[in-house]
Amino acid sequence: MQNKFTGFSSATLFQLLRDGQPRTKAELVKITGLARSTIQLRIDTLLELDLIAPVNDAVSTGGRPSAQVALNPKARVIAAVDFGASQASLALTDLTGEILGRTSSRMIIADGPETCLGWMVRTIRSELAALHLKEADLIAIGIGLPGPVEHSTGRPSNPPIMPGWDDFDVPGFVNHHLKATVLVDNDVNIMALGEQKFAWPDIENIIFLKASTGIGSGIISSGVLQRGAEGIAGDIGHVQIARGDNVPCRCGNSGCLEAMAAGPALAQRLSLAGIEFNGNRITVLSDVVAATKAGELAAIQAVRQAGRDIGEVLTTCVSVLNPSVISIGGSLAFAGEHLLAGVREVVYSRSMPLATEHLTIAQSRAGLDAGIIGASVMAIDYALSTASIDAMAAALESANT
Amino acid sequence: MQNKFTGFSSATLFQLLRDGQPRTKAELVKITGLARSTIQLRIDTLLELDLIAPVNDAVSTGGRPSAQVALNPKARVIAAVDFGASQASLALTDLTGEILGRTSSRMIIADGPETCLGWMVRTIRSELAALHLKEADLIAIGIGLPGPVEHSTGRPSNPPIMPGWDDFDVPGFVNHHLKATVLVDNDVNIMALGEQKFAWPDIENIIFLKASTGIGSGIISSGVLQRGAEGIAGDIGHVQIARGDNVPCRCGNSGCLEAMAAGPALAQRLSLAGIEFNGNRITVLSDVVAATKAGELAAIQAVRQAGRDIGEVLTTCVSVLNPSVISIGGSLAFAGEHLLAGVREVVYSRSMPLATEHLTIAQSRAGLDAGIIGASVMAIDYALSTASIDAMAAALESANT
DNA sequence: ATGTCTTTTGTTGAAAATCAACATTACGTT
DNA sequence: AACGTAATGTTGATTTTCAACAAAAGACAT
Repeated sequence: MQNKFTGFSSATLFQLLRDGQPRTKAELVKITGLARSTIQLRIDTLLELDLIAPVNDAVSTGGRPSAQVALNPKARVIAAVDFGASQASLALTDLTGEILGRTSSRMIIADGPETCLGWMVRTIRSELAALHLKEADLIAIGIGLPGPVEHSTGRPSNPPIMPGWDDFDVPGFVNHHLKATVLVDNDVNIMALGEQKFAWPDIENIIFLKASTGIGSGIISSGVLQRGAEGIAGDIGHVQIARGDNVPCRCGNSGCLEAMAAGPALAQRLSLAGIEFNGNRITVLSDVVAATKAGELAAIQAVRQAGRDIGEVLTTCVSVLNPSVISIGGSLAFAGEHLLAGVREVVYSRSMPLATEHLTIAQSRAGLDAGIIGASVMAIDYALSTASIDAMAAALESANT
Repeated sequence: MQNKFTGFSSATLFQLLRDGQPRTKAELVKITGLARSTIQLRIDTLLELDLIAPVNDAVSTGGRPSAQVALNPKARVIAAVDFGASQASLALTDLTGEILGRTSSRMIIADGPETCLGWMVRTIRSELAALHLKEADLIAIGIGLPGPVEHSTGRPSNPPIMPGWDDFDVPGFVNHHLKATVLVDNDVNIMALGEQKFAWPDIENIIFLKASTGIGSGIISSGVLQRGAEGIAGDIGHVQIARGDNVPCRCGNSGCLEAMAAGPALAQRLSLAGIEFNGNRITVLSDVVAATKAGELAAIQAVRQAGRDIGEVLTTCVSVLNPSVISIGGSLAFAGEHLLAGVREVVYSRSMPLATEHLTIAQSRAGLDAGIIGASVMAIDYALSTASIDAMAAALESANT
């Protein structure tokens, strides 16, 4: 039986290899302080679990070249799913987050959990089959949903746009069909995770803002995704802004950021002003984006003003959280650099110099894949955690007896 | 030599006893899963370090009553120091944070670090002597300073009101005289720690706001004090508020919260309006507080409005961080409940219901001691950390050889 | 007071985990 | 092909941890 209690189980050693970098045994000995023979034992376990694999030998430093081991990204498969209001994306990834296969589908979240999750289960199965993978290889499923989620239980809590989902036991339902661990979170939180992992791996304090039909943010502070007491941290769409005054919002209040700067508000304002694009009136967000990209002045001005409005709220966030990066995604962010320009204009002029000196404000680099990548990150994070790997090692142990 | 690598060192066991609760060996066996003999070995080490002590036996459950051990609060001494702009408080505490002795002194922070820290060292020495304690018993010193501090190095960074302190190596200077570990942080951060520990021990998401000469906040999210990228998280005094418009602030911007709602602003406004109290004009914060407590209407209105202004910023914080508690301290908070009333009025009416449903907004319960308590908490937290105790155990080990 | 029951405690040998030393192998260099 | 260097495989020693047993200490009933 392998050491039950020493903090230094195979799982602990594995954490050193999670970055994917190949390491020689000598290196591991130096890092851990354990004897080489002990390291060998741990490595044997991890090799048997297929979690690590030998890679080509390192170059000789004068004598016999040392063998190297590294994370085996193909050891298990992860499913990453990003549900939007009317669209869903699904990908299978390896343990580095590399996408092995993907699908998107029109999917109305309001059709309810059985419908949406049923599609998800079927699609995961067919994607696995297409890649000639077994269901047993699937170790975890990360799911992003467009509403507040109690992450610890995987249940949505009072989601405004997801009728039928309130308090639905998502992991319970999914595990009825697939036995992988299920992790659920709000879609913006997941995008924040994805953006951080993909574009800013060494940054510990980052605000990710999504501006499209709604406006929301995901906050990573001290390297940890912040969910708050009720799991609704980062929900800045209904912060009131100065310019808002009497504009009513669907939340019942007035002057909310979302009522001023989100897609529908922009479309309505341009439409009321009689602005047209290609001879059609501007009615939905995609029209605004198209018009802006095409250089339509009124649309550009509207998007830039939305940037300023968002910047007003972000300025407070900068003072409160002191991040080093603000990353902005969502379709509005990709209608040229106009939204970003508005945000920068306000944040840099209104914040304290100490807070902005090292602050980067940038377009999301993960782009539309942020959600999928983040769902994958969240799932991988669990799958490769000490707890999960300890469990695998224990199972292997008892199987060997 | 005691196990070098097992996560389960004496230090790990000790973490279970940190709450001060007495535990029987049988309980520790059950919690840890280790054998009783192993537990005994760990306990022996901790007893030798004097960190735990036997307490009176538990009541019998039918057989021989079991002996119990518990944290020995008197094993070491902690120094906790809270520097304000013109005043400093110092306390010696035991390992539960109980205050053993305390002093306050008029102390101008602008006199520079040598002067202030020199006083601190002398005072710690005399307080130790008064309690008949040895300098070797002092294990850690927690210091709060009225400005931004890079916590990891203990150096102030660009503090506006602490000339001569910028980038000064506080731990280095102190260690020249006392060899205890020195931990430094911003005073509001420390008050947040103190308030959390003292009044809300089980709450993981809390915002502490201090309103007096300046306005600042300390943020504890996911149970961790958030310092941000540059150590200036929570610095909300210079967030602009809607009502601010053209009121200039000492920071160079205009409309800052501090320029509208902090002590000097209130005093000046009342003074300009010709308000008097006891025949004297209102010139400083303490006059405002006194007038408010005495029921002077104009002062009450001003304080309540300050509460609304602060509430405006806190509303955004609530959406961003989703805390379960907002605790408000600083002398303005104790001029009756008027400041609090203003804050509540705005936060509860403007925030989303989901965020305020379980939100408590309360006066600081640690009161003026929050800083001292927090400095003590920070120092204890280090002193009783696994790393620190492992080091003590290792030292004991080599001494025994 | 005495004896029995229950539970904790002290002790000791066994088992497991880890280390340290030695011989062996593989590669680069001359 | 011989030599030096560094990694690897193997084995016995050492340390750490466990598990079992006997002894001790109180509670309770007689």
